[in-house]
Amino acid sequence: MSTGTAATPAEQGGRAASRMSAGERRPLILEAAVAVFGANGYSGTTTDLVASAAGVSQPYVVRMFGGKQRLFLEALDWAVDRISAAFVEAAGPAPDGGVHELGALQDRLSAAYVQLLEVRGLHLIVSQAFLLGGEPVIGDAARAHFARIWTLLREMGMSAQDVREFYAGGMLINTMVGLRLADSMDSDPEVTDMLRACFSGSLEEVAKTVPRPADAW
Amino acid sequence: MSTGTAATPAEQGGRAASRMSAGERRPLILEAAVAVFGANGYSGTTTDLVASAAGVSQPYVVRMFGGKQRLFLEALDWAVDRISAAFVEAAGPAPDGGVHELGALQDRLSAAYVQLLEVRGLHLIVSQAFLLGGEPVIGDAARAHFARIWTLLREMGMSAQDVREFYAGGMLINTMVGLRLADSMDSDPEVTDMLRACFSGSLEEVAKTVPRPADAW
DNA sequence: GTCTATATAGGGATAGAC
DNA sequence: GTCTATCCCTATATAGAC
Repeated sequence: MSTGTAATPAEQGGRAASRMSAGERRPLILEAAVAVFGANGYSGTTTDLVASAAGVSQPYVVRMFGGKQRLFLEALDWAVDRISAAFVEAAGPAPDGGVHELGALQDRLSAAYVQLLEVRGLHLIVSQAFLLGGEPVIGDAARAHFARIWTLLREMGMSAQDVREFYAGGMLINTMVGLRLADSMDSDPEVTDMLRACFSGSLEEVAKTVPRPADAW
Repeated sequence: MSTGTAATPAEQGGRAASRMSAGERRPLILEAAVAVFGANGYSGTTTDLVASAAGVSQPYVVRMFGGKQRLFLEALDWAVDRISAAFVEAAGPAPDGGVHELGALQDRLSAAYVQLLEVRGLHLIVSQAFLLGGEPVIGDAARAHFARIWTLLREMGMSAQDVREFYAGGMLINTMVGLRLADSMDSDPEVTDMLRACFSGSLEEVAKTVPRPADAW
C-alpha cells in the first residue's frame, strides 16, 4: 500500500499523493461528498469528512468547490442527474411515437431506482435535501430537483396520480435506507416482514442490496 | 409586554422570568424542541435555538434534559406519542369485537395525520430521525418508533401491504412539508398540481395547512 | 428553578509554501 | 494541484451565583 502509486487512494483512507487534473479529481470528490452528505446530512457533514473520504485535504475541498454549501449543491446535482439518467435509460424509447405501457414502465423505473442503491448515499442526499426546504439557496435547488423528476415522469406518460404513487414508494424506500432497517433484519423477523412489504413484488430479494452498516462514514 | 407576568413567554422571544415547576416547563421546552429539531435537523439544531424558542436560557435546557441527544430523544418520543394517540383516536373502537372497515379507517387515519400538521415540526422531527439510522442511540430509537406505529396499524386490521401504502403516503407528505412546497404554491401553478396530487382526495384543500415560511426557526 | 460566565472543542475558511 | 498552519466563530457543557 505504497502512497506514491496511482491506484485510487480515495475510499481507502490513504492520502492523495498522486497529482491529478482538477477535472479528474472533481467527480471523485463529488462521489465521496454524496456518500458523506447522504449519511450525515448537511449540517452533520464536515468538509473534513468529505476530504478524508476522498483522500485529499480539507482546505483543498473547500478551495475546489468554493465552500461547503456549493459542494453540497454540486453533489446533489450529481445525484439527481444519475437518477434522472437511470430513469431515462430504464424507460427506453417510447414505442412508435406513442406512449409507454404503464405497468411495465413503472416496474422498470422501480427496478432502476433500487438498482441505484449501489451508489452510496445517492438516495439519502436527496432525502436530506428534501428536508432543507427552509434554507434559502438549497431549498430552491431541492424544490427544483423534485419538480424536475416529476416532470420527467409526467412526460413519459404517467398521470399525476401515477407519479404521486411512484414518488410515495420512492420516499418510503429512502426512509428504510436512512433507517438502516436492513441492519436489524437478521435479528428481528418482524423487520424482515416490513422490508418485504416495502420492497414490493419482484424487488423482494433486493432488500439485500440495502447498504449494510455505516463503515467509515 | 412586561417580563414579570405569567403569560406564556415562550414563542414570543421573551425570557422566562416567571418561575414555573419543572413539570410545567418540560412540555413547553419539548414542544419548542420538536419545532426546532424538525426544521433544522439534529446537527443543525443548537441547544441555544431551542432555548430561545422556549424562552429560557441555553444552559437550563441542557441541565433539564441532560444534553442535546437526550433532548432529541425525548422530543421524538413526544412527537411519536402524539401521532400514535391521534391514530388511536381516529380509528375509534373496533366495531363489535371485529375489525375496522378498511377504506373508512384509512381515510380517518390520513385525515388525522394531515390534521397534525398544525403541530409545528411534528412530521419533520420524525423524518429527521428516520435519516439518523446510523447513529448508535438515536438510530435504535428511530427504528423502534417506526416499528411501533407499524404494529399499531397492523393491529387495527391493516395488512402489511395496506400499511406499506399508508406509510409511503405519509413519507411523501413529510417530504412536501420538508420541502416547503406550499410556499411556492402561489408563484408556480405546476406546484399546485403536485400538491393537489399528493394530498389526495378529500384532503385537497388542507394543503393550505402546510406550514408557511420558516419564521424565527 | 433559572441565570451569567466561561471552559473547551470543533469546524469552515484563508494564507501561503511547495 | 495540493498541502500545512492557523484564524476565528460557534456550540455544548460545566460551575456557580441568585
